[in-house]
Amino acid sequence: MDGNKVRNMEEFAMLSGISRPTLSKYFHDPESVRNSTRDRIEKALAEYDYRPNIFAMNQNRRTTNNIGIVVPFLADPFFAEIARNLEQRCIAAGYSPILFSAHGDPALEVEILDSLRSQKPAGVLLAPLGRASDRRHIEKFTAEVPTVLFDSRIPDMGSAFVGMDNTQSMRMLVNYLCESGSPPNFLEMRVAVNPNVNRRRIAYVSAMEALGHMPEIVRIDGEGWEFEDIGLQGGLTAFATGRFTSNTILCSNDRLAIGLLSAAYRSNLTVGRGENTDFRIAGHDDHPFSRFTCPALTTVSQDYGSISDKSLEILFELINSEKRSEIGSDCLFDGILIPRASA
Amino acid sequence: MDGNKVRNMEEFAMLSGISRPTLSKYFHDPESVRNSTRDRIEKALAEYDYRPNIFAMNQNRRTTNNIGIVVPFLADPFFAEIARNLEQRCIAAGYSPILFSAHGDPALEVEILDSLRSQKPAGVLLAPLGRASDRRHIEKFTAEVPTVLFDSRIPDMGSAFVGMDNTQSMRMLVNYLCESGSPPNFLEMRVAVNPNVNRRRIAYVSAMEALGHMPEIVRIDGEGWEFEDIGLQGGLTAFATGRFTSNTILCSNDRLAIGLLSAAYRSNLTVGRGENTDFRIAGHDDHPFSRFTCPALTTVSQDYGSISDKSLEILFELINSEKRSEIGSDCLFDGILIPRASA
DNA sequence: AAAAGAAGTTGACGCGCGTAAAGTTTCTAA
DNA sequence: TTAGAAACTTTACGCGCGTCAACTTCTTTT
Repeated sequence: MDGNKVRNMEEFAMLSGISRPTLSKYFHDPESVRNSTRDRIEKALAEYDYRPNIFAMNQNRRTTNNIGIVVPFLADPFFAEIARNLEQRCIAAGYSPILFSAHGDPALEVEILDSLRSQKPAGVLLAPLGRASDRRHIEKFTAEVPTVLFDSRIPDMGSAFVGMDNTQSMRMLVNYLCESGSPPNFLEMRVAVNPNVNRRRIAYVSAMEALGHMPEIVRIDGEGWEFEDIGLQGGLTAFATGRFTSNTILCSNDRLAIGLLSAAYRSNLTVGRGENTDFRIAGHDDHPFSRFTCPALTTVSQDYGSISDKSLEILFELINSEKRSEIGSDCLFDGILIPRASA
Repeated sequence: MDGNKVRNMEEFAMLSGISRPTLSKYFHDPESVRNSTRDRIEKALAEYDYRPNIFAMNQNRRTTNNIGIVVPFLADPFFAEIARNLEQRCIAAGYSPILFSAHGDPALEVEILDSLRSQKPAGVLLAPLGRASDRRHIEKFTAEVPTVLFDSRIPDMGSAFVGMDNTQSMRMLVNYLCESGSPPNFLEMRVAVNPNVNRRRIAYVSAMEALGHMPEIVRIDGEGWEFEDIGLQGGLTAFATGRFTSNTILCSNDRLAIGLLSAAYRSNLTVGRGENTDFRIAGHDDHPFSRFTCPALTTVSQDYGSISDKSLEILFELINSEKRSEIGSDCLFDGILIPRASA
């Protein structure tokens, strides 16, 4: 390209010898013009370095080409990884992803949704904060914008949901732990940040009861999204005061488990499935770092790829179908047991 | 708000009894109108739920209210944490941050820059991929858009840079390790992803030589951004084949060190600064997870807050000053030694 | 080769807001 | 109180592109 800056489509029409409406069609969908025309346009494009003004483009469109991705806490590598998957799939599908993190703040989540609405996105993939979310606001949003909720289900919310089957995964984990050693305690934060934790606790209880074991739940203090630190502090206290009734601890998620591993290490307790260890520890989610803890963490894998694929598949259906209300069903994926050295 | 949807500013002008140009001023800067007028507008705003069309707004502005934040790999919690800091500070300063990750892909980095340019951002905070970046492209971009580079310096690039002083931090780390035990080996990836690593190696060598020690560099194979895995695999091999000439290993960054810790654990080697341990391991960056490794990782802290603050401070200067070319100096922060149990 | 259909051209209007000019009202200060 | 400044209103045009209607040119079909 010559670097000649072309101011607008009109000017580019002059230079390329193509009429402006045809150019408009081309930029909306390159396949919609004749091959010979497309060639001429692209030849001119290579020469003159013109890009249509996106603001003017979007002003008159009912929806843009953008897909919003909203996660509750991006500094959590779990969400970073999911976001990465979603982004790449959006791009592959010809959309422009826009990424937002609520940073654990419900007010920010509301703001993000508001600003997103005014950006007329084609659709939105939303992992809500959960318990702290402003449900009315989210409901209103989903009514206006094609939205797929993922990771964290909000009860009675009409839109589609993609996530994992906590009941299945916890049962699997409990069964595995019971078969390979003593029945586990369940470790969770006193204040649950999202409904997944509640479902996991319930699933834990029923899985334990089904095996004829007494469920035992250990709750630790701490609020916010610094799960590792909460797991560490709570774990130190719990180990020191002997709050665990089993040598096997099942944590409500991997980040808590990572903190607990650290607490065990600092308490001079060994962790692992061997004979001479003090504790076994398991988590849930297959957090990107769980492979590298010492010992590596036994957990249940959420299949990031499948969840991403399915979320987008449903979203595209929503976008392309007029009657949005019809698709409101949940789609739950089974977790896969990832046995590692910790349990 | 009644939920009455107002289509445009003209209609809102009718309903509120304020002229459209005044409303336009208000939305551009609420402080620019008289108190009584602002009150009337905000009263109407509460009643009618109107938001100006951002596309129409931005079409006629030379620059928008947006600040682009581009990082090389968002699934790396280090960048997630920096991005979080930057985002929150942008919001506090009245800007709208837009977050992008190149996902380790130079082509995507170029695309992001291109699409960013057409969005007329007020400014951009860019942590380039480094070695793999398309330098010409970035240079062209920085010439058009006020840009502050951070984390990874690109040599001879004209724009401002904020980062950390690798020479200082490595010297500090080497001194600490030598005082408290044997002089360290330096562990790095054979293929450096960014210039920081090179600078750290050089700083390591000169710090060692200054103390009269023989520098020893261990390079491990592996490409890409999966540093932990590379550290793990490379570490396993290195331990097995006895490639280390010291019991103290200084890694070029924390993620590599986390992998190496895992390799040591799997090789039944103990790590720590105690008498009876096999190895001491240290990293660099104070990665969010380094506090929770077993043992906790000794490292050098990059002060996320200061780097974010300074980056934005310089960016705002760039935005508000006409002659951009003048501000081209580096701003380097000292690291802070974080001694933990691993070394 | 003629007719039908697809694709392109010309011309024109509208989107919602920025912004300038000219006139009017309201505030500020002496 | 009153002049002057500041803020507001009215009017009008422009931004760059979407899109429609009517017409022309090119491609395809039998």
